[in-house]
Amino acid sequence: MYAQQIANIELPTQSAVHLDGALAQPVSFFPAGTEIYAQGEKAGPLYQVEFGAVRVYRLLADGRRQISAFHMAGETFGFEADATHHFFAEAINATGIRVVRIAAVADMSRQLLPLALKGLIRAQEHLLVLGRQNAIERVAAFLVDMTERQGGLRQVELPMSRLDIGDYLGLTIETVSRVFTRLKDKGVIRLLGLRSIEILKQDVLLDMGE
Amino acid sequence: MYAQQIANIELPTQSAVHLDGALAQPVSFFPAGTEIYAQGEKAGPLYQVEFGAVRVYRLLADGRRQISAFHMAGETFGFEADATHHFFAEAINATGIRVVRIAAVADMSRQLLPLALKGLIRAQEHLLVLGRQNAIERVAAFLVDMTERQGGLRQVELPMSRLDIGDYLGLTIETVSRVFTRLKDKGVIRLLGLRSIEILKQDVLLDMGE
DNA sequence: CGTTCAGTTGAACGATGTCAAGGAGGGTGG
DNA sequence: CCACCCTCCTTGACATCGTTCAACTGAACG
Repeated sequence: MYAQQIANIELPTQSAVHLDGALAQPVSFFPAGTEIYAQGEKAGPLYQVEFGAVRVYRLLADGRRQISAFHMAGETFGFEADATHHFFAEAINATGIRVVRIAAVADMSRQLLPLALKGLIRAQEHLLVLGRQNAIERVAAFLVDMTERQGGLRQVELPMSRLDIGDYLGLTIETVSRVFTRLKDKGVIRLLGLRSIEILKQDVLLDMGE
Repeated sequence: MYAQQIANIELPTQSAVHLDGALAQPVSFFPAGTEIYAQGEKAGPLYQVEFGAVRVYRLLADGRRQISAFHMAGETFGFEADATHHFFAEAINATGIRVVRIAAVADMSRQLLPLALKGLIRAQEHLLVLGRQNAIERVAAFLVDMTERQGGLRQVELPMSRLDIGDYLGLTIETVSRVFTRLKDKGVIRLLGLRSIEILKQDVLLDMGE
């Protein structure tokens, strides 16, 4: 429904492996919308985003989708508590992924723990957004997060669609769109393109998102 | 506002320390409503629940509260990505906590990683509940979770108030109450006491909580 | 036996979802 | 290079669910 199954191509690469002790791996290329792993599949390796963006999500039986996290260049994902994936992961757009096959995760736990903890904190903070913030606060928090992850520039590039944003923030696509319009009308942001946003009033955005 | 600052009493104890390599610690007693740690405090030790129950939460400036997790006997909490607590932790009712002071967290990462990953999965699954489920589904998911954590018995003891449940599920206390009534009227549950529930139709509850 | 606090219930409101139509941008083929 | 198409996005009207505000109930405790 959301994923396309397309064989991915391995690219030669020269960039360094970040995890010591792991098997060095080339970068795999995933076209937009392709599946990286699926719920129920056997887990094991970790995944490092070289370029592009990834969405990690779960589905309810009736098709409702919750994106639990977006992963951008430099980030590592794919952690599981047992040997099975509990989520789906897909490339949002053309994405390069380094698959890190780890001989024994336990042996590398020293390096892995900080990454897992970062993911934990992120997820718990997102719980506050989903549980207690209204639509405009959610979008503001999202935009603040995206700007921070892009180095705090005034201009933000959103790699994902409105649908993805909605499924991440627990909103419908229509509500996301209306909030964008409201922020635009208030002069808080300016839409340079559909997926390119300029922050005009960072302070306002900051204390909207809490 | 939510926490009372009451000095806690150390209890002698004979039960085993679960984490090898950590300093053995006695069990501290926290009366109902007392703070275990606060947001902004220096983090470091981990906490193991011996008996009782704990809520971990964040607050918004205007007092809105999101409980990110409940911790029951046997569970470990207090993980942080950096040296600072990003959340508050309080005893829900009379609770025994073993404070595990770890010389170097990195040295114990082999044991810690599985615990952190379990917390991560739990948080991510809760995101689905908060982002995409309606009131009755949220309460159903909560009840299923509580029964599973109490060994799958038909009778569930809820250590927390309706307010806590609401703040965990992103609902108001009134909505939680109304959903309980609806489940009771449907014959899915029976209220033995305010905080004691009998599950009459586990199957119905299960596929409500999806 | 009264007081208090947690929980329940009701009525009205409001935010967000749903359904439907219209618009804009990007890609493709003529 | 233009026209068309398809997808994504926006906007509007209305429905719905959950919140808010308020009153009431009941259990626990002195």
